[in-house]
Amino acid sequence: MSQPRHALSFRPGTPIYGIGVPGLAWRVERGSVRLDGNGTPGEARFASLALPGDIIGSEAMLFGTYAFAASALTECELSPWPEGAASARSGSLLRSLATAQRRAADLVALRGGEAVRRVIGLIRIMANSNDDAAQHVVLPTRQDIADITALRLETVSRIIKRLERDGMLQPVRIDGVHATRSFAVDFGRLAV
Amino acid sequence: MSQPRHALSFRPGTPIYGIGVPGLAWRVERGSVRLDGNGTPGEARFASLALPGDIIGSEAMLFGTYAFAASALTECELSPWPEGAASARSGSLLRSLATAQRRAADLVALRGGEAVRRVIGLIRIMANSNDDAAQHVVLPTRQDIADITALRLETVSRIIKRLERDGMLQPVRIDGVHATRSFAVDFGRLAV
DNA sequence: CGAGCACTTGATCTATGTCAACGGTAGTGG
DNA sequence: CCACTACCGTTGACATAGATCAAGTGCTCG
Repeated sequence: MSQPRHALSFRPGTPIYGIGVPGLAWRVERGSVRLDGNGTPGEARFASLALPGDIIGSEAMLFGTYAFAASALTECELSPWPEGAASARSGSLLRSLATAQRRAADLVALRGGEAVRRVIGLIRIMANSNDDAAQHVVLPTRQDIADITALRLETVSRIIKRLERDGMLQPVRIDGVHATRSFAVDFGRLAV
Repeated sequence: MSQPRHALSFRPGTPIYGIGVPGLAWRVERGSVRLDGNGTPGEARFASLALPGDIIGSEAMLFGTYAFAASALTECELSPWPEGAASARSGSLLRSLATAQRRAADLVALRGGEAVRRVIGLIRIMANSNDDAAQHVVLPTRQDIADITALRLETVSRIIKRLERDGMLQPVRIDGVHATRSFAVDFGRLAV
């Protein structure tokens, strides 16, 4: 209906846009977004991860429609991009290109090597994307982590439980109940 | 055909540029290029793959120096980018951004799922990058394929030998000797 | 209250990693 | 020309990280 001149919020798991539909490009302001290409029968196949500062859906500026589907991994907030006509200039695009390439390289690293390293790598990336000096992460579901790291959800579950026991992750308590996706992180406790 | 002005050629395995050094951005005209970030002690860690049409080193336009090292996977040819001042405008950059994202999604797919599928996926990508109607590929070394697909070179070797036996790959003969990296490809022979 | 998620945990299987040996080819220097 | 070395690729035997199958818990939502 009304053009979203301001930021939009999405709850974890919510679809943001689908493949092939027309729309705008967005800038991720808070939270994390998952992009999916179409797999075998139309099944969603993980394609990329977007964190605060990343631009998503820019292909729609070129082709008119989205080439990937987007959904919220964690609670997140998006604002239309570019903000003003002026910022569509080379500088801004060049910067987006550079961060996209860096993000892609990080993603590649998350899908090779020992399983524990991959999960820790993802936690590190998501924690860093947070400005907080006090390290704190909100992770996606175990299944989403599994899709990102090319592992199985059972494996991810076991690994995260182990990191909790080792003290690297401390589940946030809400009314005495352990959250399953919110953690205080202590990267010092790595070399166990 | 005349060569594009000032295009450079590189032999397989040759370094193109290193991390942290100043330089230009390039467009891959022919062949394939591997990009590496710095791993643990300065070891090269595979970060990305560039094929004809891709732009590499654009981050140097922004920061002055390369963020990744580049080396030739196969015989390849690069030309400085952008060619003219005019083409540095939004259209060209937007296009680069879109292809970079698509390439990144492909790469992610190459690092998950069954080993055979990954290798076939890479072969398909490299064969498509070739304009030839007659399907023909020149692959990188087994080790490079292993780095790209996050497998081990022994595994890659076994898989490729199997694809040869299944008839999907037919090694090119030169003076009666089988080449180890040049193949005629028959994707029809997949469902074996 | 029941259904459906999201997560955990155990037992077992297997695709792929690891280790090791060997052959071919290209390059290099005498 | 012939060693000699350095890669690159192949192949076998064996080990294991992670997948797979299965069962059960507790939350949330309607």
